[in-house]
Amino acid sequence: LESGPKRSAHPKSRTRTVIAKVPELPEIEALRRSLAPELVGRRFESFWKSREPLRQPFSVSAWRKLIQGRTILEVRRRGKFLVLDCEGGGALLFHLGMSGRLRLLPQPAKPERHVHWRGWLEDGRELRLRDPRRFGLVWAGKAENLDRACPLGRLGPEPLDPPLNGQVLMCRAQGSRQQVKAWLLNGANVAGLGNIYVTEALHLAQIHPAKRVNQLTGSAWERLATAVVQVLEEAIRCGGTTLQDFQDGKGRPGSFQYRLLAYGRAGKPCFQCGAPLRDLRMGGRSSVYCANCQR
DNA sequence: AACGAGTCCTGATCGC
DNA sequence: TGCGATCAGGACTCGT
Repeated sequence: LESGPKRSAHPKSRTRTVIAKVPELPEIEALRRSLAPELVGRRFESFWKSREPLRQPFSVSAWRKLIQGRTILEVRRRGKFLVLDCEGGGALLFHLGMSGRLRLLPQPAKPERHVHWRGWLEDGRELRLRDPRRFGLVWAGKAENLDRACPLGRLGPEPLDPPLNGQVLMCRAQGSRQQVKAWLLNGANVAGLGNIYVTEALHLAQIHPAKRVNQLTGSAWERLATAVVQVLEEAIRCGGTTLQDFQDGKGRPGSFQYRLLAYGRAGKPCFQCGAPLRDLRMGGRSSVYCANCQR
């Protein structure tokens, strides 16, 4: 396994470390685990929002009616969404987009740039959403309306609960001729997969990212399902390191970036066969793969 | 109707 | 050293 800074192909260019910055399913799961014991049983007392819009408007009346003063019963995750279910049927939903960070801060908390939403618990602690790119969202409403009001309703099955199997994937891909990379990135097919994990899973499963889903065999689907589960579970274990940060407030990174086999390694040797990994541009996204191992 | 392209956004990094 | 161009990508909308 590789660790530490990575040197790019050009000898004179500066070294740089590849760090997975985008919050993905494992990071949201780690976040959920760290927040649940702190939030369950508590109530929000007040909130603040910035004037700059996020991906979806935040309803102040829904907040007052359904969230404010209501006991938080559960903190759950659906794909990359985090849901706080409140007593009385209200739900507070977060999505971190690409650059979102959600942290529970002690009082008083220091000001920062790009903070778009803050909610204060009765004890004064602050749940803070910081999101420079504003691809994220915070939404308040009835839990029963989540599916209609939010993209959550269009999500495919959770990859880990229960663990994906090849049969399920193959059935869901019926009638599609999409490239497997694009198909996996669509949350309507499988919830919560981003570019990093799709790249990794395809590499582990030894499947070419441009392969059409209607051309995948049953055993390829099985390998793919197993690989998705494996890479997510390993990342959750690594994300457990990040979990500590939310509690002690020190910004240590997770460790999964050191376990990447393909993502961010274009031009470097495949760990399996030694051939240089290639970078294929698909729909503006990079897809690193091994031309030798992934067919 | 499925699929691919374009869109939003800012910070980090790149090349000149 | 400074500055503009490019890249990153989740999930939407839109056109074909």
